[in-house]
Amino acid sequence: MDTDEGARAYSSPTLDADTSFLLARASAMASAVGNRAIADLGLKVRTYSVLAVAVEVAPSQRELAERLRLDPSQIVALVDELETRGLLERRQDPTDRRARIVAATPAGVTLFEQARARIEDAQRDLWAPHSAAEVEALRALLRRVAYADLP
Amino acid sequence: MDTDEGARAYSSPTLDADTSFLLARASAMASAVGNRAIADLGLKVRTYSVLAVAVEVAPSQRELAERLRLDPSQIVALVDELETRGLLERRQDPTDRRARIVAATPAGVTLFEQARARIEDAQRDLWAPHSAAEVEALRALLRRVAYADLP
DNA sequence: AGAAGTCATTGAGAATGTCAATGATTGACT
DNA sequence: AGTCAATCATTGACATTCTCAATGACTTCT
Repeated sequence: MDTDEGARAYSSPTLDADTSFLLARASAMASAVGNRAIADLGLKVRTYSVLAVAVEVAPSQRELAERLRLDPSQIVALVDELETRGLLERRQDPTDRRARIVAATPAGVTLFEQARARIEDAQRDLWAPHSAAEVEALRALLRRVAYADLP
Repeated sequence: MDTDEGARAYSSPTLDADTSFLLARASAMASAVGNRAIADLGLKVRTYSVLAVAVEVAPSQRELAERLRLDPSQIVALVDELETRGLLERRQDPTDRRARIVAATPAGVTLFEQARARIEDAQRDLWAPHSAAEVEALRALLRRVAYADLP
């Protein structure tokens, strides 16, 4: 209702044309949306991602760190938390007694499915102004950059 | 040359199809590239963005915080640093003695132009596998989400 | 003139990223 | 067999970033 309402969040001409700046903002926005979507399940996108890999891959902590690009020391804390809540468990690796396999419990699988549904709903809303084809094209681009091998 | 070389950084089926997860990763990647591109100028993408707005807009600190979506308290520290280096200065707002206008010095403008050129070069390399039209379409999508008005 | 709001600033606390060091264990080499 | 280097999970420290509350100076509303 005021004079300058739409100009609220605009940055600057150069930044508004800067792909990585827009990427950072859109990413922060999407994270916030995701976090809100699963907050009442006691999850954040960070813990959700750990749960997802535990359910779908059940790798060692070291491999989990690689897949999520987190430091192994962060994995310790994240797995501690989810293990305390009975969502996943550390199993012995039968072939290597140093390694711990991170696997989801039945409760973890159930919660993951719920969280996934909510995240997908929330994202559908966020990307609603765009066609499914557009969003899939976006994902393809992001995948290349996300998995790019930089020197 | 090994058995599983390409699978190194892959996350999990669900996460690999999750737009916000891919967004977060691509954003981290692009930031790292940007930071490296301007590291020898003594800048990071964070300080670069402050410099950009100072050069192109020269707003008050409060407005700077809004444009960059940072807390005003962070702006204080960032402007302190760049002001100490002689790249910008705090001017009195002629219409409001509480406010400080953040404007770039000539040295700040020069450094910004250099940084901008490097960032653009680096990004061109990062997005090289994709056509200019594809990348512009990506930017349009990101802009909508970045500036989306969430409840 | 007085009340309420805004601006820059300081300071605190949580979350996150990065790195080094350790004990247990494994794999490679001899 | 036995030694040595590498790997794994863990702990701990430190820097960066985010978020929030409180303050003094100033402005705006009434």
